[in-house]
Amino acid sequence: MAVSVGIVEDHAEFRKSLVFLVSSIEDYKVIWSFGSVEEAIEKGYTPDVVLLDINLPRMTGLEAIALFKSKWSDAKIVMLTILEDEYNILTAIKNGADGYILKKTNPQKILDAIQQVFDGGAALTPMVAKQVLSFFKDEKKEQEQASILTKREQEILTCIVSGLTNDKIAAMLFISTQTVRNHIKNIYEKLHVHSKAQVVAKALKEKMI
Amino acid sequence: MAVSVGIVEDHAEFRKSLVFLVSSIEDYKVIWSFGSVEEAIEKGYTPDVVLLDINLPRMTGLEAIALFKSKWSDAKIVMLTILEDEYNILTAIKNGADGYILKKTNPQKILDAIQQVFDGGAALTPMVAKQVLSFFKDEKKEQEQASILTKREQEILTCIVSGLTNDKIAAMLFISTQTVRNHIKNIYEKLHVHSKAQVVAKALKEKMI
DNA sequence: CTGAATATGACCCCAAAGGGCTATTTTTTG
DNA sequence: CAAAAAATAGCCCTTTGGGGTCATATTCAG
Repeated sequence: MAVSVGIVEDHAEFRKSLVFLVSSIEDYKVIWSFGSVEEAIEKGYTPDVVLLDINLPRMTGLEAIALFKSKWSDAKIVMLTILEDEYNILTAIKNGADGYILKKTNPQKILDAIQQVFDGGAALTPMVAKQVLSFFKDEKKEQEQASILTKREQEILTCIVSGLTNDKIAAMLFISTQTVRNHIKNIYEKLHVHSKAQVVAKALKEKMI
Repeated sequence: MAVSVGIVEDHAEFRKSLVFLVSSIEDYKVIWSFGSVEEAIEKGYTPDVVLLDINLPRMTGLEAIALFKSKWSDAKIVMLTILEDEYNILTAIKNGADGYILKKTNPQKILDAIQQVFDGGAALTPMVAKQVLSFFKDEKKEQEQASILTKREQEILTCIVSGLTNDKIAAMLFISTQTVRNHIKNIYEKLHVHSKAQVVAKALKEKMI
């Protein structure tokens, strides 16, 4: 059974090339190709894989990802674009894209990407993968520098996130409840928050603990 | 000028195969290969790319990444391992690996990876890329747990996580503070918690919002 | 060595949160 | 339609938390 492919690309020339490229392989079958998201949603039927441009008239490819995913929940989405900036890459990934390939990539790699996402993997061209990974590394750096809190404050922060009351924290650390409260006040000031709920949200979202 | 490659792999058989594979290409040159991190650090000299196993005697490949990077700051590190769990993948990336390839990958892909990282990109096999991307998407675990809560309760949960007081929540939802308190009590009962700090921790850890 | 940062502890005040009730209206669902 | 679930709102009382100010011992870095 051939892999069915849908294509959304507004440049007619390039769209034709894509259709030709993908159709040239026996295992793949282009079941539709359109110049806009709206047409694809309206007229396209369930594909295994969608090749999706980002710069499109009216609705962008980024917005279309969720739409396609909700309409065809099993379809894999491969972004195929010239855009290789952090915003577009990360947004596509967060929205659920399974692959992100640059148009300048060698055509064989586009076919590889189709196969890879169809097999349940993800497909990223090396330069895109690089960006994704460096985003990770930056996250780690921020984590490390986030130690504005003193050792004691971090201990108490951990207790707060565990849901302990001040009395329990005091008992656990063998200090008075007053001292716990003072540390908490200092933590609040440093993190610019005003309640335990806020401090827990901040600590977990910014992976401070 | 050929790309110089260093290899750290403790299985002698597989190490030999790797040396043979990489050396078979004119553009690549294996300048050293060792069975442990310690040997590589001591005897190896600056390579362009290091192929690095994770399961190694004494020091693991994960720990070695930082070491190699500090010794040879321009060297690219490609993990080559059978481990494809989240911990190993993410740790390798956070520690600065430029590639993560599974041993079961087709040999040509290993050579591709060397070229890709040498060219300044990153190399991930599709299944690894998949894991990295799903980490990004913050793929909420089971939705069932969240659906214990009613729509209203989820709205209020979101407000709590945002750090709002009951009064603010009431004002925002155009209901009385008492009603907010009642909803919160119900949320606490359903989630088996007893404070806002606990509910925030639970909601964020279990990705309920 | 000395001053700054940290850790400890206390006081007051009152706002906020939490637990236990009951009760009505609306919405959902079998 | 009738029962169940959800949303609304009120009451009581107690505990906890948040903000301000002050004070002392210890630790750490210039």
